[in-house]
Amino acid sequence: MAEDIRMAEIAALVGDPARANILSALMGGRALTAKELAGVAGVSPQTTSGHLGKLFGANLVARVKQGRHRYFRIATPQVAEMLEAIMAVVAATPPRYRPPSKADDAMRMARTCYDHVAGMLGVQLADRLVQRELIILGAEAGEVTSSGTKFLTRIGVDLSAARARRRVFCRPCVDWTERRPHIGGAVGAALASWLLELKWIERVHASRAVMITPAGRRGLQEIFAISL
Amino acid sequence: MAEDIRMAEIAALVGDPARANILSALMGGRALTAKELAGVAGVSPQTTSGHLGKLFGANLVARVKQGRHRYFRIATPQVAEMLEAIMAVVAATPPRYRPPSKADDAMRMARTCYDHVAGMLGVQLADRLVQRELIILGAEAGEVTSSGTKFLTRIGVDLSAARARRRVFCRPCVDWTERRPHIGGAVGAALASWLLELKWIERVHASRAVMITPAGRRGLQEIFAISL
DNA sequence: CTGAGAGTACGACGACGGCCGAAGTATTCC
DNA sequence: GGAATACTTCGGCCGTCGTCGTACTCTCAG
Repeated sequence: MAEDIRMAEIAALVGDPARANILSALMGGRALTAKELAGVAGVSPQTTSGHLGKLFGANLVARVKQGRHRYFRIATPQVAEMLEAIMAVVAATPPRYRPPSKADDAMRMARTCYDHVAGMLGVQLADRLVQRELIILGAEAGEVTSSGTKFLTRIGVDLSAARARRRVFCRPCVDWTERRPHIGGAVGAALASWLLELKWIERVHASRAVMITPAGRRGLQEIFAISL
Repeated sequence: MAEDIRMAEIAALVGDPARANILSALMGGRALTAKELAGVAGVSPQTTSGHLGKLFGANLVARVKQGRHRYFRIATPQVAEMLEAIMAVVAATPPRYRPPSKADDAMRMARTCYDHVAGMLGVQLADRLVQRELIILGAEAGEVTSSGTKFLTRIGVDLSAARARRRVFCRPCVDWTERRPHIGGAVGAALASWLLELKWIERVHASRAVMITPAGRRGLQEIFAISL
């Protein structure tokens, strides 16, 4: 009973367009300043400050002071998963109508989803790994196979964070543009940081979108036969 | 961009206390009438009708007409997972203060979480299955072992819905009272319907709580060495 | 056919909350 | 030290939305 009210409080925080924009931008995975967030939210810095205060008060975002800047980020993986789950519901309902835009195209191509890669890139990556039986991906869970562990370790993906009880599980995350699963959780995070380290993908300003570098195109084509 | 607004719309629907109560009650897994829902929401039937209309319009709940009653239920598993994810965030933040009540105690003991069992019962069940290595449960995914498949099949749990690609994966779901994982997804659903079929648990009026029957206590003690 | 109960549509009231302008604090650059 | 930038706080305005009373439709029981 009492918990229901708290559920409403949390949901109401996400339920404001300005705050939803802020949280969505923070789902890029990086910490952003209050001013940058004001830009993406489309409201004044004062209003943004108020919103961020509320989100911080509810432990939805974390705050780190650095000089005269204040960086905000998603507080916990649970919060990220909650936002993913909401987006999954949004994706399941008919898409109504969407005028295509340049920024949206970039997002559709490749973007970060908190700590892993989504968009066409994320979905294709998952497809290839499943095709080669390096990963088994079910509707509600997944697992890296033993040959998958070998393969990923060989190309330099660090699975140590995902390793628990010998098996490496991973979480499927439904993509809201492609409507198909991609690889989330610890394995997804390992893959994403691997791609970033190799500079095969690069983050784009204050957006969730990531750009695939020329080296990335070559490398992805070579290793995974992915062409975007 | 445009998707963020839709995220806000969905979240805002959950963000009203009355609607949150309604959705929480429907998370019991059964379909309930508008009047019953008015009761749990604590608002008049007119107001409830308005809320249900909005929830139905956004495809969060489904509606089935039966005589002069109209039964409502959670529309899709995705919606259930979204609500679970929100509850998980709620559970992660400090519990503030909670005066214990009789109804809450029953909920804490055992309740349904859409299609699977949560509460102390759910958590203990998961613990025992993990202990005996019938199920491996990671932080973000799980799997029924081969001996687990044999065992569950033998005692009569129907895993056919969960079977895909030879492996039976399952989804951990964090319990908001116990703050520990229990078994969700298709495997959790199979376990719950097994318990209901045996009449080891029984649903309670218009609540998420379930009662453990005397036969249930005996059976759970015998098979899983669970005593509640 | 009539009455009762379930559910819905409409309208008015009232409150909560988002919004910005103005002003106040903190930090860095020159 | 002074100016500029980043961020926050305060106060008032205004729109949105939840709320219920009234009135309507629909289904079933007798």
